[in-house]
Order: sequence, then structure tokens, then C-alpha cells
Amino acid sequence: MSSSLQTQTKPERYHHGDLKNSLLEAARELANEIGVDNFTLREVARRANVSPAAPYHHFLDKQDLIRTLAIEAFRKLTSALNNAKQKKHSPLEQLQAIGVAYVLFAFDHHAEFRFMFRRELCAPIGQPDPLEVAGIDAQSVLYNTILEAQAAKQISQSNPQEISLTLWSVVHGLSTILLESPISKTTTAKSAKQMAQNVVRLSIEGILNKE
Amino acid sequence: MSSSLQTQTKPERYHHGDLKNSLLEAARELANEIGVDNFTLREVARRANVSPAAPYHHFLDKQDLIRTLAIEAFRKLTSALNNAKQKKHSPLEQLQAIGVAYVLFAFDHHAEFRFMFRRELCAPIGQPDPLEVAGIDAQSVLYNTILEAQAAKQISQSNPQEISLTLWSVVHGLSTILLESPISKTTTAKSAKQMAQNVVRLSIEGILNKE
DNA sequence: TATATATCTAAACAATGCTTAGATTTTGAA
DNA sequence: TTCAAAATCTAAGCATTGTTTAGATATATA
Repeated sequence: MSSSLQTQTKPERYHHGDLKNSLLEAARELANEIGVDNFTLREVARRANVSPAAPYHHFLDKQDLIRTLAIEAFRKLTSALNNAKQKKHSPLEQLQAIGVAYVLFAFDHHAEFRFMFRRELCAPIGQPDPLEVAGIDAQSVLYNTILEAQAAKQISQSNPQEISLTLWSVVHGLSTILLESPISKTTTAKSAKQMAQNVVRLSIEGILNKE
Repeated sequence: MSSSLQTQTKPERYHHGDLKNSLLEAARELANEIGVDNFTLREVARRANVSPAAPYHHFLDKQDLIRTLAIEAFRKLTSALNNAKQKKHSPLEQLQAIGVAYVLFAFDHHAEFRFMFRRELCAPIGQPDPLEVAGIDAQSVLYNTILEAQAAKQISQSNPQEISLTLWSVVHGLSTILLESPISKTTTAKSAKQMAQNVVRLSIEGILNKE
């Protein structure tokens, strides 16, 4: 009788079945609710209806769970950027779209975004770093589009790495400002998009006087 | 005799004398050593040779101490930007210098910089927020220089707030990338300056093909 | 079926943020 | 000067956290 009262998603078994993903899901929810600072592994376990020690069978430690979350988020970001890119044809329009998509991703996934850039998550020098790989994959969407825009003679032939770093800095900077500065208190998705469009356009066009 | 063995900076008194500043100083050191994540108030107290409860007579809580640190850091940033500005004469050169100075400040004060942009530190909507004021003061250095550059017809007459947000985004984005991404592992002060100069120059000039 | 492996819990540890009660020092008004 | 009030500190304790260990239960494999 007691088992018939259980929901179908949480059968009363000793073994959970898919605890690893349930923990990640609970972690995303918790991060979205209470932010990054008060994020506790015990609360994640609580929400997954397991003991505080259970997560240690699926993750090395708290940081390892966060790292996993960050890697997944980078892959989602890469998808979002590719998705924005393929909606446009001209490389220059694609650049603009990728930039805006970056900022909107940060705004829509603010909790995960804050986990994606943390020095503490990086692997030591020399060691393989899947987080770094996932990050480079996301940057590659931007970098390749820059190469295409250069091939199409739409943008300057300057060092493409410098151009890429510049555009990445712009959208990443706006993203963190929108999430971390007091502006965040009054920013809506609509105004975020507006700002992203303006900022990306200005950084592509430059601000020099053209008279 | 025991008092004669004490150092002159730490007399054995029940009342410390200037504990508030000593705590802030110890906090800066600790943040620089172990980063933001494992920053503990008890260790700060330990380094100031006081009990774990002592800081609560000078700060509301741990966050309040960090907030104080962040506000001071914003004031130092404002000084650094003003200092960089007054070394140049042309507003356009000043813009470039301010941008580079921003990135170098982040690099040189990485621990404090990471405390400066945290949504958790912001005051609730409607309440006075000294951290916000300190941040706006820093931005004003950039904003005023943009107005001056526009008056001198050196840059476009577009909305100066949009221009300011763009340049701020660029230098803030590069700063956080240099501090938080895996790039941070191999970045030196020299390469940081080089990147800052390139990125600021590119975002001012734009990347459009000018043929 | 039996045994190894994977997955979980219970209990415990040291450490943390913070509160309370009380001790010590300084301040300031009579 | 005196002496009560205020400021500044400590000691002790509480709830919570991350993590480890030992042991229980389930699954997989031979």
C-alpha cells in the first residue's frame, strides 16, 4: 500500500536507478533558486531523496559535481551558438547573432553560467581538462565564423585570434555585468537582448568618428 | 618580560586598537592566497589573532566584510583609472589607457576583483547601495572620457551610454576571462597588457572591412 | 547459485558561520 | 575623580556543512 502512494518517478527502491542524473537535475534547480554561494551538496542529496553520502558514489566531491554541471552547460552553449548561427546566411550577420545568443544564454541560464567560469574548476597545468575542451568548442563557433567572415571579405584581415578574443570579451563582459552588477536587479530578458544587440553592433562597427 | 618579547605591532592588549582594518588587511591576504571559494571568516580572525566572534563587532557578517572589501577595491579601481587617464592628453588616448588600466587592475588585484562583482553583495531593490555607488563612480571615469571624446569629435556621436557599456563590457569581459578561464593558468602580466591593448584597440576601431 | 561489484545508509569527524553570555577595557557625564 | 554606560573582546555552544568510514542492500557476473 505504501508503494502505491509513491509517485511513479520515485519508486521506493534502495537503489535509485539514475541517481547521477537526478543529482545533476536537482543541482541545477538548487543553483537557480539560491544561487552559487549557498549551494550545498547536502541539499542536493536531500532533493534527490538520498543520504548525504550518496553523491560520493557518482562524483569525487562537490567541486566535481559542479564541474560536470559546467561542462554540460558549455555544451548547451555551443548548441545555442550553432543554432543562432545557422539562422543567418552572411557570416557578418552570423557573428552578430552568435554574440547576442551568448548573452541571452547567460541570462537564461544564469545559475549554470556562474559555474562555468571559475578558476577553481580548472585542472592543474599539464593535466587534461574536459572543461577547457568544452570551452574551446564553444569559442570555436565564434572563431570559425570570423574566419568565414574574413574569407568573405566582410571584416578586417587582422589576426583572427585577436578579433575572436575581442568579440568574446564583449559578450562575456556584458553577460557577467548583467548577472553580477546591480544592473541585474532591473534587467529583463527584453532589455538584455536590446543591450546585447547594441553592444555587439558597436564593437563590430567600432566607435571611431567616420566623418 | 613577556610583554617585552612582543612585537611592536602586536601589543598584548585585550582591546586590539584597530581591529577593523587589521581584519580587512588579513582578509585581502587570505583571499589572495586561497581564493574566493575557501575564504573563511574564522581564518581571517585567526590571522588577526582574535577569537572567531570578534569580527562580529565590526561587521554584520561574513558578507558584510566582503562587501566592505569590494567597496574599497572599487575606490582603488577608480583611482587607477583616473591615474591612467591623466597621463594622456587626447580623450581617445585616454579611453585606450583607461581600458588597459582596467584589465591590469583586475590582473594585479585578482582576489579583490573577484569579490567586486557578486550579485549576492548587492543591496535589495530600493535600498541604498554603497557598493553600487562605488561601481558607478568607477564607470563615470570611462563615461566622462567618452563625452569628452565626443566633444572633441574623436569618436562617433552615438548614444554615449551605449558606447560606455560596450567598452566596459570589453575590458570587464577580458578581465574575467583572464582570471577565470583556463587561459589564466598561463597568463602573465606582460601578456595580459598586450591582450588588453589589442582588444581595446580593436573594439574602438571596429572590425569591419574598410576597403 | 554464489560471489564480486555497485550502490546505498548510518554514524561520525573536523570545520564553518553565527549567537549568547559574560569578561575586560574605554568613554564620558556628574 | 568617579563610576555607570558603551564598546570591544573571549569562551562556549548550536546548527550546518563537506567528507570519510563501516556496514547494509541490491545488481551483475561467473
